[in-house]
Amino acid sequence: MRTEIGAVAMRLFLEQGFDATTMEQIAHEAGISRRSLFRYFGTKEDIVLGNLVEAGLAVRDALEARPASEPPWEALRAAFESLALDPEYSPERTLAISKMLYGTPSLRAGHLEKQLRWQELLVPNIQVRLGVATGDAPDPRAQAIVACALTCLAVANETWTRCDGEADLAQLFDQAVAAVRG
Amino acid sequence: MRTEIGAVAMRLFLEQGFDATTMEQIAHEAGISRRSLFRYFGTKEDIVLGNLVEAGLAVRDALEARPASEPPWEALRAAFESLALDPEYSPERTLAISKMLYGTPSLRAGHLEKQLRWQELLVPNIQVRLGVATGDAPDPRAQAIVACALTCLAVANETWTRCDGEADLAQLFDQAVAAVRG
DNA sequence: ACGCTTATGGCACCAAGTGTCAAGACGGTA
DNA sequence: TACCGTCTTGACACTTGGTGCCATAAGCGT
Repeated sequence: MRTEIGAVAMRLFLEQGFDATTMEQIAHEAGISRRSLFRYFGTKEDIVLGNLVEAGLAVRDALEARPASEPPWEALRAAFESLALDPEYSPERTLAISKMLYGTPSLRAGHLEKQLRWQELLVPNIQVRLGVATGDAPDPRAQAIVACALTCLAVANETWTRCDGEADLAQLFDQAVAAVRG
Repeated sequence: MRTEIGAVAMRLFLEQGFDATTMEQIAHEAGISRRSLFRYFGTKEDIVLGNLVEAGLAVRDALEARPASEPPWEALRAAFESLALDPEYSPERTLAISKMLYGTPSLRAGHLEKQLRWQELLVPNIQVRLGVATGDAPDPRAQAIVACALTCLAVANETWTRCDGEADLAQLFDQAVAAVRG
């Protein structure tokens, strides 16, 4: 049900833009009331960004599946790469969504926040790899590593989107990391 | 005038929280109409985040004042450090604002966006330092470096805020960079 | 058939923004 | 002083995202 509504909404978003699509229109198109739509998705942004938090969980799982002896950057790279294998999204669709994401201010902000949530998800594992006890106070070093890895991924993603998906995402990521750590 | 209104608004924000303060209340307290308030600040977030884009310009100027031969990371570090010398904000006030920033979702998002604008501001200079011609297509390597430096600054800032300003910000930044590039 | 829970819809409401228009304030000119 | 164009301000209406509240079903076990 949620999935179906989300599909309707995404179609409208891609057709006529995020801001130009009202919640009322989505509700009408999906055959439910506005109030019910807000029950399925608490926020308009949630419709677009909801799947991204699930993706974050997948990345975390992939990260935890890597051998504990693997250094942080390699493990993170491998975890990110597993994301690209997800057959859920076709490249064209991903590209269309990405363009909308970068072109809509409110979505861009939400997208950035997603990065923060991914960060919280991944830090504990990296903390272990650094040999730090997993206390309640997160280690700034682990946070810095995860945050910068995500930043490199974001830069790679933006470059990939800008050139209409012509380049190889993994390669762009490696270039970004090399520039930062070189 | 804008400054005065901003001061009134910031006082209310810090007293009773960002979300709990309505634009109407700010307008009333500042002795102007709600409509005029929206003319001074197009968005509620702008009241809080407006000064931050000015700070971005200051960082850019400080970066461009560094010798061209200085490597990117050192130049960025020095540029960031010049920000801490600004006597505009007392530590307590900065701490209070930071806590509000991290504690309010919508502000956190805007804060992240500020980082993107800083990135755009600083990339051209770093691009020059890397020996790349300043064309219209930004170099992904320069973007990655600037973005990660800003990310390290953000991590340092968050850690600094979390420990109530006890630690030294510059030192936290250096630790973050060391963890990432080490 | 009786209750219980849960999803749904309708309604009123709040607050952030935006467009529009009329009324003043200000400065230059005759 | 009187006149005129420009800019600022305020008032009003309106759209839209989001929330609280309550009535109404729909399902289900007894």
